[in-house]
Amino acid sequence: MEYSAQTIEKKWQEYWKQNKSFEPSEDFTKEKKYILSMFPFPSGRLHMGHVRNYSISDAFARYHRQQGKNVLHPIGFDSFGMPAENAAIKNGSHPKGWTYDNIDYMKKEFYALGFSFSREREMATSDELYTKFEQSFIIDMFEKGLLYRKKGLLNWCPHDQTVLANEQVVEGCCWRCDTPIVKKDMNQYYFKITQYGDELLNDLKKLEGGWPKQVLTMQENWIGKSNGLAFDLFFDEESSAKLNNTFKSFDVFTTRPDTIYGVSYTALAPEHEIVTYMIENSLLPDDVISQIKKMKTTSSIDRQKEKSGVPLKIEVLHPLTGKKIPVWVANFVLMDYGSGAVMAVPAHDDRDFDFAKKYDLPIHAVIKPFDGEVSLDSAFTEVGELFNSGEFDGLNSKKSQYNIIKYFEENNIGKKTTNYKLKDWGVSRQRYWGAPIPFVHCDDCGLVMEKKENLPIALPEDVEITGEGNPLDNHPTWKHCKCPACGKDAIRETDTMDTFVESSWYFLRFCASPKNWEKEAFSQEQIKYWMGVDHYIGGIEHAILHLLYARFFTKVFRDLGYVDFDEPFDKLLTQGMVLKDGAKMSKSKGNTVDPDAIIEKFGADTARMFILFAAPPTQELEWNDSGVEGSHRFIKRFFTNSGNVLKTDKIPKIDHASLSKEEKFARKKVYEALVRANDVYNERYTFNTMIAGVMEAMNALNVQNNSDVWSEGYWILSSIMEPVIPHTCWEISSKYFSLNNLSSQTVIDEVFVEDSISLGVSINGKVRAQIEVALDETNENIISMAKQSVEKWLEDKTIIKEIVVPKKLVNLVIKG
RNA sequence: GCGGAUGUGGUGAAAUUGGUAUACACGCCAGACUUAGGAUCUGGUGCCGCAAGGUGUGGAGGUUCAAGUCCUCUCAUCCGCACCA
Repeated sequence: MEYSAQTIEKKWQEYWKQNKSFEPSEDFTKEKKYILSMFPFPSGRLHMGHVRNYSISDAFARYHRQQGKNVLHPIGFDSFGMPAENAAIKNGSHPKGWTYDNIDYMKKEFYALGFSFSREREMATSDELYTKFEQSFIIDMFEKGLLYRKKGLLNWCPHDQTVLANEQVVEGCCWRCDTPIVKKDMNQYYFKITQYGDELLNDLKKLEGGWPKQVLTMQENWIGKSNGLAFDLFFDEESSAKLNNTFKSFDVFTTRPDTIYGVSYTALAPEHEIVTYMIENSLLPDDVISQIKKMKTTSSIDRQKEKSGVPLKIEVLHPLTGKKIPVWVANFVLMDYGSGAVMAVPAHDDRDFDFAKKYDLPIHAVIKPFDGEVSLDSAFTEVGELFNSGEFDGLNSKKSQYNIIKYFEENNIGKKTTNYKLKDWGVSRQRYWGAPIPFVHCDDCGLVMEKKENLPIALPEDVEITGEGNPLDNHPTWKHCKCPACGKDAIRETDTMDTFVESSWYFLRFCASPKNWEKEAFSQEQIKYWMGVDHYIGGIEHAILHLLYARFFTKVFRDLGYVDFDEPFDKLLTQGMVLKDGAKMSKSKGNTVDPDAIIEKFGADTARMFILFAAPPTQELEWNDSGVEGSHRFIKRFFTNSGNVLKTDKIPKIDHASLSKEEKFARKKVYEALVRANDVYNERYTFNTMIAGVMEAMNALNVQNNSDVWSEGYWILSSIMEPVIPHTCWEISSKYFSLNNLSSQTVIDEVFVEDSISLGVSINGKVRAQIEVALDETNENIISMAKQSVEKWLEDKTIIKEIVVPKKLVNLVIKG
């Protein structure tokens, strides 16, 4: 009974393929489970993070299939994106060829790991069929006003030569290549995600319990809702005249209306329209202009290093006191938050304080601690009592916010306002390997949508990818077309879509029956049946980007009438990273472990088992070579020991009372493992403890030799372990149980009934002895037995309290 | 700075409601088999101690008959966001 992973694994992989074992049924009366892992980018080879991701989802999928559920466990590839183009530039390959070659290779790796994906539903988002429906949705969204084009200040990555969404800027750098981004004024398409800001925020409540808290918080912070007061600051006559009466006022937003009387200057973003006007009309000295220009071109990280500013030598009037307040330009004021202008209260804001100190601006305190005086050594940012604040003097600063907003509203000089950090999602990219945006620029008609019957607008294959400029724009003929509205010569849009658009609806596409793939994206009936995703598994790195966009698309699709629910993913499991030597596996660190090598040396089952056993799925996983060998050893033992099993078609009936102590114990351990397995697959997801339970049961089986107990044990254990080490379990099951045991198992209660119980006896909480008592022993007897067992501890002491915790322990409290 | 986590043997980690801390595995030690072992099997293994015993879940307090678990304070590490007005 030699265990040969290679032979067994090949055999069953072929069997599953031939028998189409993992295709979901189209019988929509059955109970369903939709198990989904975040689909991979076809980078070329699987890494251990992938193996972990799909080992988890495969365990869920196989378990629920055993339970008789109709399981959808699909796989696809998020196949558009920059790396394909970068590879093209580097190797002279074509992005398409590179991508599809990689997909073929990675599929082989997936099936060599025994993952139970639906093969019929495999797809890639760069497939023209996928592009076709995506473009159709884009047109729907444009018609609904949810997609628009405008000129704006954008995040530009000088290395990748493309625009990035705010979500793709990480610490001021490109999320892919780490190049500091710069702001650039360009035309760009936007999704109106801000229209859904409130709903995206409020619906996070619906996800509580199903999603990790951390992800919910990250999304909440990203949306960044804050309530406050917005009002206009009016220029005095002199300043207004200086601005040629072009501007009378500008708008500011504050979350601290209670500090209104402390305003001592105001600051505009360098990109603010008033600043731009003053520069363009030479209303500022040259050195001031050059300082502002410098601020504008500084990357956002450098801009954070030190506060700087210049005075514009104009003034506004305080809305309540009418006093004159100087207007500055400051580098810390962001054009894309609020209105790009702030009122500054140095006495009660750290940032305003620093700036005021640096430029020697006045500091007016208006809030003091309840029990003392305010000091001007630093900003006082806590709640306190208002003073120097006119009719609001004496109020609690926190509570006064309501009164002050009310005053502004009643006097029509400002209003309560909500602001969001969330910005509209900029989706156009100046790159080749993406879905073309289906619009046409016509001299007469302007921006025109393509007709749906002309979709897909496919990419031309004969392109030169040089890394300079946009290949679609450089292509000699592709962009020339006829206007869909008037028929005249027109120019096709050469921007392509952000790849996050594809991943925002792929989970819906998987619901579609492949036989209808040509004619529809998905049907209402299919969506209704399969959605929402019961278990969604992926990395935490998508906490904001993909998971926010997918939620947004779901809500848009609902409003377009395609789906009838609000949230796509019922339960989200964010797996931890795979580490080696304490660091994330990466090529640059040279600490990667190649899945193919592990499969070749130990087999797929060993790789899967180690990954699920070494740590709970949400935690980081430290790769450990001897740990892998340990898992391999277990599988070998599990396989070899199956020689003790008798062939049977159904689970043996066993007379429990007639068994020896060891046999009873083995049965108990087996059924304990079953109870734990059900709990793990349904509630806890801690596969490591489930596997430990199976190991304990194996150890217990090993010290007895009743073949019925062996058979029953294996009937159950190979069923529990099938989601983890499927090849080995199918081999054992087909050999002894005709594959009948790979199904839901029933827990028998009698194996848990014990003749006697072992209780710990503790004195003042410290365990001193063990006693065996009958199941129905009276407390009185238990206490007297307990006292006997710890006699020597009781000499010269008085027992002041006796506690019996049923089935656990006895605690004697003594004194003296 | 704000937010979220995590601290348990030499290592990865268990302990579902406060109730016998360290399950399971790795490693290590000893033994068996063996020409050999980086194979397999058996036994041992928190720390101090010959032992009796003491001590032990980052640290300091507290509640309780009983605390890894609850409360207060504190330290460390990791992750996310960050001049957001």
